[in-house]
Amino acid sequence: MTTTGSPDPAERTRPLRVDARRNRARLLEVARDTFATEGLAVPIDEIARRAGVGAGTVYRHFPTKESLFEAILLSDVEKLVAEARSLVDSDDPGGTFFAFCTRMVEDGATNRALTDALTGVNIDVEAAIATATGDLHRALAVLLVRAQEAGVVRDDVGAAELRGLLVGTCLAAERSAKDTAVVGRMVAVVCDGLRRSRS
Amino acid sequence: MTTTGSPDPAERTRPLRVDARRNRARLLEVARDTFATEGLAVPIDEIARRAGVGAGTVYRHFPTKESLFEAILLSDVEKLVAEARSLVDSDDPGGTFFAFCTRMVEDGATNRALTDALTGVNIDVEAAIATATGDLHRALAVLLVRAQEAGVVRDDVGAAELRGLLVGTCLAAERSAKDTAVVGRMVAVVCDGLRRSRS
Amino acid sequence: MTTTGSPDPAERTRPLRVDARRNRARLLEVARDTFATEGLAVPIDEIARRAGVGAGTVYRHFPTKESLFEAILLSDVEKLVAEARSLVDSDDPGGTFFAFCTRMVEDGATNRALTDALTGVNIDVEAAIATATGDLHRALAVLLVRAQEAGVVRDDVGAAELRGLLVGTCLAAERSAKDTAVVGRMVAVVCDGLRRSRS
Amino acid sequence: MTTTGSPDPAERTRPLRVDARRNRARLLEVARDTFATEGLAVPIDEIARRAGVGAGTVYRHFPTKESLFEAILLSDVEKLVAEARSLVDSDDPGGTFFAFCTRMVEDGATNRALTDALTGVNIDVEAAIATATGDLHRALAVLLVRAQEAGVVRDDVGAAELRGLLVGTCLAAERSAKDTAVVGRMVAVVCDGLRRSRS
DNA sequence: AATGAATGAGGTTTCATTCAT
DNA sequence: GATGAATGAAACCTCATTCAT
Repeated sequence: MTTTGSPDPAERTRPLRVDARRNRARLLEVARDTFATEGLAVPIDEIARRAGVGAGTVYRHFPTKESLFEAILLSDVEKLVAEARSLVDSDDPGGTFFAFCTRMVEDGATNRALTDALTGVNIDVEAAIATATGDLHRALAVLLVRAQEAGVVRDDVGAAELRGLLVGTCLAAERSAKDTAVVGRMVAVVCDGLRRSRS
Repeated sequence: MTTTGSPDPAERTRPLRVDARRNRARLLEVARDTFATEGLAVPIDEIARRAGVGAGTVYRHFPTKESLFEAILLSDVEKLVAEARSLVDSDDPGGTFFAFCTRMVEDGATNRALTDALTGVNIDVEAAIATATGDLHRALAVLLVRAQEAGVVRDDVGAAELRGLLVGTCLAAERSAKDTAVVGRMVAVVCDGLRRSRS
Repeated sequence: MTTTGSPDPAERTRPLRVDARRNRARLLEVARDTFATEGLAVPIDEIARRAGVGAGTVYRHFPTKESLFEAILLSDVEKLVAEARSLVDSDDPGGTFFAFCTRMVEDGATNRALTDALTGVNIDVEAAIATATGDLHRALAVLLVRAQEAGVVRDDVGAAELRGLLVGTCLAAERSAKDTAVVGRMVAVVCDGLRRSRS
Repeated sequence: MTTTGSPDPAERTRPLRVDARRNRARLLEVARDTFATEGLAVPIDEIARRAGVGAGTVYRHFPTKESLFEAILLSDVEKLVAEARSLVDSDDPGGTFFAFCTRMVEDGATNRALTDALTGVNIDVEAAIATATGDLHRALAVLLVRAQEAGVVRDDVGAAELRGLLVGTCLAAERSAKDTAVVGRMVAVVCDGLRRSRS
């Protein structure tokens, strides 16, 4: 017999089958788009329909609507964290910092779910997300401190303020996502506000 | 202006009876609190219960859950608009402008319903918010232009950018919870970003 | 205002409206029949349909399928208890005892739910049912003891055995309910077995 | 008899492969335990998991959940029938008869699935049980007639009554739980009731 | 032959809205 | 006008069964 007979669902030893992995990825992608477009109120059946699978398949991969949403957040945040970490050793901390902020808002402007991740509200945060969010916060803090040490960013803001400003701008950007020029000017205002006073 | 938030689109000839008016006011108040605390997902029955009336009474005053939410937004915005208009003739357009921005964010910071609304939970907000935003937009525009004419605010932002920044900061503040010091510094950053460059 | 505004659903002060009471009674009746005929697997929608009401109405009266089942048990057991108690002062304890046993099995033969009540299994018993079941057990015990004191029933059986035998016979009777002659002979066997040995 | 419990109605030309046969036996065993413990509502997936096989394997052996349950009943009854047949030539038909009755109740006392089955939970039992009962009925009839011919059992009961009493007592025993002393006295009452009157 | 992912009908339950009282 | 019971569409989720791997 080839089966290990492992009774505990907690230990997912074997990787998913190829087709299952494909479905899972597709579901994540479709759900991200759908949530971003239609908001969280969209029924699971609709997501299943758009992904071309049965509703049961969604529930096989994500036992709860909430858990699906969490998975999206997780994957988004992990991407951001990776990006932030790769910028830590930049030669131009100030430029890097503002570029990252701009980038984040632009990403967030088309992705409603992302903004939620940055605050960790909206739904009870699971351990996995909590960890990821913590990572993001730390990564942001590092970028911020570097930029402050380089004398480019004012010293009276901390990671909390930065996070709030980015989240807020993302949220606002989402609302007026169609007009990228407006979003651009909003980001410019925030970045200027963050700059060290030229006194 | 023809929109008055009255439930019946037909001409309301007689004014509401005294008790009916009291009920309407109480409902608005209770609904605002409840939405702000519990989010938009709270059932109408719960609001009726808290207001001490039957569900039917809610529907007599507001033909739709959405219209109830609309009325709340409307009344909130009307208050803001009134405030903004009263500041139009200020002697200190710059100070007035920044004070108003700060005030708006602080007010908006404790309203869970707005978050839900902008996240698309349970109600189609576009429609609900449409009437309300027009007024606010115009009122903000007046304050902004005055401050720009006074040379205090940079000229490359318009009412759209301003509204986005303020709404965004409200949302972020609301989420990042109770730390008013953090919120204060966030507002400060935005205000500084809005200031005309001293170059 | 006429409303008391009582916020706690636990205190149901005012009696149900007339139509609501009618619906509740009808629902209980229909559900009892349906459960007895089709078993517990029948969907709530089917019960609603048979009662001529919407599914929501069922849930207004009984917030759970389980609670509906419980209500049925409760009403059945209460009827039995009343009957048993009314027989306590009989002049002929032996005859009364056997008559009651026969009656119970005959009732139970057409009512699947009843038999469950006698054991208190099948679903987690709520306090209300527990009380009622306790009452029934005590009432049975009284009848049994009287019949034993009258020298008609053997002394080596207690209320527990009696209950078991009645439940078992009910269950068996349900299965072959169509042939009342068979049921009659089954009851006769049990009653004879319960009789004091004519040694 | 044509019914053998083989899953495939088509002629099974080759015997099952060794591992397949092992799987089938293991499945029956696991399913019996699981149904007995958890009731008929347990999902097939759970049984597959406990047996250490995939769900598909269950369906290869038993084309329906119902047919799996049928097979279990069948195998249980076959054991009983075999036992009954082996007792046919006993020198002590009376003692043998009562011993068999006692044995049957004790065996049946720990089987939750039977309760569910007779309560109509999740499976249409009439069909499942139909094939099984015929055999048991005939086997019981033989034992009964022998005991009646030996003058030990009353003549006014037939196989139908006997089966009803035994099944009923099983069910009651199963529900009234673990107290074997109570069960013993219940059986004693039934047996005494079955005895020929010493009038 | 075995696996386990996919299916999708169907179950329970909620709640915005209507309507009899 | 107010009440709260009734409605029924639709949400979430389960699981018997099928089928690609």
